[in-house]
Amino acid sequence: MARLAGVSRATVSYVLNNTSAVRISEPTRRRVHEAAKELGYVPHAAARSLRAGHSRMVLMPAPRVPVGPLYSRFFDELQWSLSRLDYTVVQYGGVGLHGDEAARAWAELRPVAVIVPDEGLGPKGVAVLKRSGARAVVTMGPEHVEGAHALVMDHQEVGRAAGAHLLDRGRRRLGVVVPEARGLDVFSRPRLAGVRRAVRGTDATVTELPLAYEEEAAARLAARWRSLGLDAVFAYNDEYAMLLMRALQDEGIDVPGETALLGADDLVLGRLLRPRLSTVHLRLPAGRDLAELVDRVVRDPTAVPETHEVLGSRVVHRESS
Amino acid sequence: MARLAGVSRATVSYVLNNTSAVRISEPTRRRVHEAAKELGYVPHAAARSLRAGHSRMVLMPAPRVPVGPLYSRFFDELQWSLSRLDYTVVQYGGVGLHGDEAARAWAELRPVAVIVPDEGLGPKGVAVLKRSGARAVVTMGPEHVEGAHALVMDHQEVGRAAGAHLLDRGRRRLGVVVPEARGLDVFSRPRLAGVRRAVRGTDATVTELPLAYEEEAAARLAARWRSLGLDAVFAYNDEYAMLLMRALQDEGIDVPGETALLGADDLVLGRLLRPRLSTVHLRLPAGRDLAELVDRVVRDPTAVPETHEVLGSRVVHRESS
DNA sequence: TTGAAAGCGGTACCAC
DNA sequence: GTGGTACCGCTTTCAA
Repeated sequence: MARLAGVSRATVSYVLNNTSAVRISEPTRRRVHEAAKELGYVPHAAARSLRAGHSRMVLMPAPRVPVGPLYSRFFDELQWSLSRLDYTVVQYGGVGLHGDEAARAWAELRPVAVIVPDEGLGPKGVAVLKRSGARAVVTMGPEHVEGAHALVMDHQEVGRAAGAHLLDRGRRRLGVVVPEARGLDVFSRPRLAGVRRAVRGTDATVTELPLAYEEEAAARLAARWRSLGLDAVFAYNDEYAMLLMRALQDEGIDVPGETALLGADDLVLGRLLRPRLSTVHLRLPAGRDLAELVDRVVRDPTAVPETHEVLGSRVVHRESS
Repeated sequence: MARLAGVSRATVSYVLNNTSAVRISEPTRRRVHEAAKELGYVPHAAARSLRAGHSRMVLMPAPRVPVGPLYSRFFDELQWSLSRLDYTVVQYGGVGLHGDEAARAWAELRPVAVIVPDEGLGPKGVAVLKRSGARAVVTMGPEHVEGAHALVMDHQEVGRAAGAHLLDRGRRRLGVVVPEARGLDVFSRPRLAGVRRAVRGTDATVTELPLAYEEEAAARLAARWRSLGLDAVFAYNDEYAMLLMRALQDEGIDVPGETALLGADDLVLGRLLRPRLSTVHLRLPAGRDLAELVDRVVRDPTAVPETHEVLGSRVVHRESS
């Protein structure tokens, strides 16, 4: 590259980075740019960050959980906001790595910040990342992790809101759907626990209903529905709610007359069902705000880790409950 | 690190990589491992790949399109398979970058392979990537790109299958829903074109129906439905089909009696609708196969680029058509 | 205005 | 067995 333009490597660097501390003559700039174009020259990011001692890479382990449209939108916004702040967002496919082993793998890339969407990063993992140069570590999970900034997303609150709503509606024998799909228990367990908490101190009961996301599984559940003696069910989310509503209706069970039904996520499809689906609307944090938090912490890593409760839950009452 | 263990950098490298060409004494190995643990030492991936001249990184620009469960499963499998082959999968959030500019940004990372899910990579982009050291470039899009291996996913075929099915069912005045959500036209345009192709040479007509994914938009469309004089509609996918089915039914329009309705993607929700939704089932390639293609090409980059048609379309006839 | 050279953190060859 | 050292590609003083 330098040879082709007939200049030194240094000059190339100056020209391509528009280094303001150094003035390069127009003819030279042109020669460099032409040579770069001709060779299809692209700088080597690794070499650059090696020399610089830092990068602008924000690393985000890809969530191991199938994510819905809600999360996708949040993530898109986050990514876009970080790009605007001149960070490079990279999702790392750490399939098969767990705990501190995963943290080490991430640390090898020397990201300036790490955003961990799942649970599974411990205090030791945080320490490894920080020692390796990560200036910001942000977790998005059920609880705070020592040393990291945390966006606490307490899905128990979702269950609590659901339970409270059903009690309000006069229901006392509550079922709670727990998806059998592995990976979803990160969410389903806390939601179930939340319903349990909501009924504490009342005469209401909570029945756990394992359910696979398949028509037949739902039909089997519906077939034994009356024997369960439930008058309400929180169906984990809108999709499971739709699955169950169909099965119940096929079985001749009136919703909400005989059984109230409540979903979560407030998807469009809930409004298309008949009866219209009551649901727990979740409010995720704005991707923009997270991006700004990351940026702030990167600039001042000494800031004491903040913990924010970010999962807003609000029941949207329609016709199914 | 070397200092703490009281050995040279070289020795550290030998120990941590279990270099077989060199034998290190047990006591030394222990000292190195202890020092590493104590410091939380993690090797610097950039330095390593800089020295090695290559990496095992497979780069995948994050798709700009909201992806459904179908694609998510495919991608998970791909990622898992590549991990097993000892590649590191990284999704690059290239929001805001286009065409060759994006290709340059990817090339900076010096990935050993690049898998491009969207359209938008041109022959020049491919060349840039290859010159920068990418041994495999695979595109997944509507058409083959010069110089790259291609998994051609021709969504026209989806539309063609849909159109043919509706014609088979005796329909002649076909509507085709075209989502207004920007980004989706990558898929919706070819699907529409496919329907057009299917009716070519017949007396059937095709009417384009722009539609936003909102209840009100669907209601407005349904309100003027009879004036459109359509006897069938291909609703882009199952979710739009559900949206439209509800609106039509609310308007008192019988499905399939008055209007046949066809979705795509074969989601679970289609089976839950009444009437059960006919749909175009898409068969994506196995993530495993793509992983093996990538690996094969990485090992022998001289292989002449292969082009595979990978999008299988099959109409699943249920009750709505 | 430009070039020479050091050094980022590893790896691998060659001496000792 | 272990250490010295050159080198990967780039940035950044410092001199010329």
